[in-house]
Amino acid sequence: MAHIVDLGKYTDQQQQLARIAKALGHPARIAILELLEQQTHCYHGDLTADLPIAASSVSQHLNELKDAGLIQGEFNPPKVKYCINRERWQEAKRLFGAFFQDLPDENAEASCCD
Amino acid sequence: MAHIVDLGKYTDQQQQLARIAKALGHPARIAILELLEQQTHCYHGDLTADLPIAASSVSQHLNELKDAGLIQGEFNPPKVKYCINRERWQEAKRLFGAFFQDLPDENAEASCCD
DNA sequence: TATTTCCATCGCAAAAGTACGATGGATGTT
DNA sequence: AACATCCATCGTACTTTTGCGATGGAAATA
Repeated sequence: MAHIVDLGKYTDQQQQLARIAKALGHPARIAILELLEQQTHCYHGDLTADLPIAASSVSQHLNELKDAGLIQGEFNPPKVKYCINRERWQEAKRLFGAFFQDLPDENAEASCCD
Repeated sequence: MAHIVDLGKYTDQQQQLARIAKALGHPARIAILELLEQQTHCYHGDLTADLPIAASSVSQHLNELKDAGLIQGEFNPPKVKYCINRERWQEAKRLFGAFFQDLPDENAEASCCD
């Protein structure tokens, strides 16, 4: 009961953003995405070779990125080729951009909780 | 030994980004930051009133946001006034902006792992 | 001083995350 | 067919996260 946050208690945007942020919340997954972004590493083996974790751990991280929709895998026998999901990537970019918009002026009047 | 990722295995940027993303990886914390961003809710009580979780849970989330550097608290007896850490906010904006830069063209030659 | 308000922390329980080695299936090679 | 390669999944162990109620301390009020 603890962590499957009851749907409806937060907005879709909040849940979307949190979902993506959570997927980005580990340096290995950041590193994987950066490698995929450069399009120089697209295979599990390539990624494993450049990451300081075991192959099975890489698989797990790839799965989490896939579950969050940020990447997709295409079977390219005998390997699986991973790519960034461009649509989702743009969506993530948009969500974070909107979230990190400029704050109201620090010295605005009525700035807080009067 | 499990989760304190050995320093040095990932770049500072990767660790910074993952640290912030992790803090954003829960809808309650997104909601808290949005409320602080609007500067209409700055106190623990205000936040708790608008969130679907218990007061002690709000405190925990506030602590995590503070640990990640995204917010700061200022003692304003008998309450604590929370504000977004503007420096850190800009830093986060920059990091995510750089990360979500436009991808190379999908159909670029030599796109991947030849 | 006694009482109330505010909220941080503690202690608990349940769930999820992280990492690894081992297993096994699918594909390609000999 | 026998073997090797690639990698997803399983099983395990440990840590972290999440959430809550309860406790307690600090500040304002009576």
